[in-house]
Amino acid sequence: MYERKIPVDLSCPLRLTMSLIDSKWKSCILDELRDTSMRPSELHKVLPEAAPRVLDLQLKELVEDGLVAKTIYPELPPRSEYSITELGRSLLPILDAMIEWGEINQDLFEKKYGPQR
Amino acid sequence: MYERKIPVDLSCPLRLTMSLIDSKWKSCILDELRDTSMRPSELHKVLPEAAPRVLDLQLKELVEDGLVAKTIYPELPPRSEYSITELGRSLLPILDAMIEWGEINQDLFEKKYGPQR
DNA sequence: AAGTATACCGAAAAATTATTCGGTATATGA
DNA sequence: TCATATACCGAATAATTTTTCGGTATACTT
Repeated sequence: MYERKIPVDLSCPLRLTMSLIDSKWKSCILDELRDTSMRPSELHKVLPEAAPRVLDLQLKELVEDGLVAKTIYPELPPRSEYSITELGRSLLPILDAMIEWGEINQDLFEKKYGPQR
Repeated sequence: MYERKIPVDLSCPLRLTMSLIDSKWKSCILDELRDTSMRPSELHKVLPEAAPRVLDLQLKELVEDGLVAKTIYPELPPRSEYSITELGRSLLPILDAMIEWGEINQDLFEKKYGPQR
């Protein structure tokens, strides 16, 4: 049985929030789910750089933490859909702020670390 | 010579922002430097869980990324101070939002993952 | 002279995270 | 029947991050 290795960090509010979203793909998953629920295969299509297994594991933790909800449709072939919860949605303003900051400063970091350097 | 293994993630604005702050201590360091510049030894005092070497490495990357500035005073014993830059300061609203979210939802996650469980 | 404190760094080890690979099960369509 | 597609999982590996340990150098205090 799967067991989370490292629990959510309860030591301070900042670390709590960070620990929920700071893995490589979680913030992207939440961002993709903001408008529509998705099946794992769809999520893989919009995040092709992430291996399906990675999405599996991170979705599982997002569900465990209550940021994402999973709905299983008893069809065949099996279908399941993942959607953002109200709790997850309450994180979106933070992601929005990060997206905005990234857009504003993208040029700066491309000049600094981009391919031409 | 030290070399950063993984560069800042330029693939999208969200990942760019995340990649600058998503290590275990960077967001805490920025938060501590919001009001006052600090010497490494002071930073270790306010973040005692972080080993000094860790602060070294993360400060180095924060400086490299332009979020923190280092000032060396040519005194003896040597003194250096780290302070937040304007660019780093522009991230503070994001950290504030994370802190606020963490405060609001702390109880929820303590009930879920806390020691009594 | 010895101990203390400062800042910093290299290397190795430990811990954690990400990825790959192969496998389960089910039903559809060719 | 065979290939395809779905979702999911275990295990091993790879990659990355964090931590520990020991060492450099300097000058002050005892």
